[in-house]
Amino acid sequence: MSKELVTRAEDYSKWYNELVVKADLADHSAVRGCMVIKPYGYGIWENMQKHLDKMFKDTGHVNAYFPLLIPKSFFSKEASHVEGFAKECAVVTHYRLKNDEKGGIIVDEDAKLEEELIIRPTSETIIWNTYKSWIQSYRDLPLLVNQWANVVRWEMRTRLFLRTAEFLWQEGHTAHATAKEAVEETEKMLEVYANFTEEFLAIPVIRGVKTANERFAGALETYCIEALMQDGKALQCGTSHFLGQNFAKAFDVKFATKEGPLEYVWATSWGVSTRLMGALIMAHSDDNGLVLPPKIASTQVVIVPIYKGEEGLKKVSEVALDLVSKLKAKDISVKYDDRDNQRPGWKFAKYELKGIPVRVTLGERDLANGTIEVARRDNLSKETISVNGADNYIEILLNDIQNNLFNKALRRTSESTHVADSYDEFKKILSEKGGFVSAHWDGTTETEEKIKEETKATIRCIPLNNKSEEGKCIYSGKPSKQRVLFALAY
RNA sequence: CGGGGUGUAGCGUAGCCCGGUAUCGCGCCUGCUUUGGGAGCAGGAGGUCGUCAGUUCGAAUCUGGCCACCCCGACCA
Repeated sequence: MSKELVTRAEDYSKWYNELVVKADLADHSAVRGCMVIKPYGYGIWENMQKHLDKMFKDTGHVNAYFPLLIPKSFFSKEASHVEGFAKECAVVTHYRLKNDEKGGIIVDEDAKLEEELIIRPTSETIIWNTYKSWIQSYRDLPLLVNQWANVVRWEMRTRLFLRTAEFLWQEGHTAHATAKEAVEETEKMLEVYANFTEEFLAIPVIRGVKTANERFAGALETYCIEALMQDGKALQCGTSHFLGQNFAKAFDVKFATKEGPLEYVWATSWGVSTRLMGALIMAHSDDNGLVLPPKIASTQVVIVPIYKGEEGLKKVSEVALDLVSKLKAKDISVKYDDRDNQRPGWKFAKYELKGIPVRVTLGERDLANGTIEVARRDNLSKETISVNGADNYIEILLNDIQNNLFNKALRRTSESTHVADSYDEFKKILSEKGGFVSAHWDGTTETEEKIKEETKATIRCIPLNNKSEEGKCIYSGKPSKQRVLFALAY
């Protein structure tokens, strides 16, 4: 039925690329690696922001905004941080252009900056430089700040939403009096992310910690949530870092304790980005197009009228608009599409492509029977129900769709999680099935790197609350106390 | 950033090898008929052929630089 898309089975990657563009979520821009997020896609991002922002506020955080441009010297203050980001920083070197002889525009060499500026790839340095002046005593702590911003990382290979040179995100940066409290914050925010992703995006996630090798540049511990996409590849959906005193020391941020002496503060940072859009798309959508969970869809219900002539439309609209106002009263977002330049069949296909969770069809035949037709996007089923009480029915249906999508994704994830006890078995699972592979690992970076070289699989995380289990590393045969999750990843 | 591919109207394409200002479909505009799964007929508009330079009397076509996108690697949320 899909006239628009290649199927997932034919070419998963192409399916994703086409879907993003054809469902009107985003476009490539004129600038390499950068995207234009279109209104339909941005509406979904706004919903994500709205819910996350509330969750941040509910856990005591406040929003602020720090500058896009960061003095280059700030970067060199935390050694591993520079090392991690140096290779992908865009640098501002001049502050003025001028006309050349040919009528073109060139950089004015006389306007060279004394100190070059970096376009933020993340804001730890500028924020910790600022926190130095905000924090003097234990009474200033904890400091719980979040910012919604754009960042730039000069990526070699980009894909819409999954990896773009510029992306939107939020970054939380907190300061605490004790290591214990900072670790608790790190874990709390990971849980916020996990709850958000599961409840609103209907994507089940594995909560875990990263290996030393995969850790954020400058962190002592990186926590993450990992989700499995339909093609069996893993996608990191959010990270939360315990930064220890690394940034406090680099930027000399100390506080007077209750007892008097000065101590360095403890830090965390945590973020999710527009990459979540990629996760959302890949987790639920099918060969007909996007499938959106009702809780995150910008339009939850669309009503398509079917009629003959102007008089017909008027009669149908009367009933349709009544339903619209009833749904709105229940805080359900609904669109009545009475455009007469497109026919119903065209609209059906379009809204399927765009993933609207529920479609209501209302024709003159229904008027006579007092019914409407309700179609759900998640399983493409349709039924005819009485127009009386339709608003209640739809409210329940939206909930049902939300749950169904989560359960479907949960089932897929658990069915795609396999246990391997030997390297041969490990490789076989990766090449034949994909998904998460739970296996013993000796804990060394060398082994992790070797496995990555040979299979392209990386350790996605060491799951939290992992049960300890004696075993042998699938690669080196050395003793191991727990299994970790491997996967091919985005 | 290395290897391979692509770029012609809003979208998808023919033409390119063998130089002579561009084909078809969808979409768009107007009108009429239609409307329960991507409507039909009639008429119409829309292109400096990615971009810049070169070769030539003449370039979508040949040559080179650049830009963007896709695939495969190295790097990464």
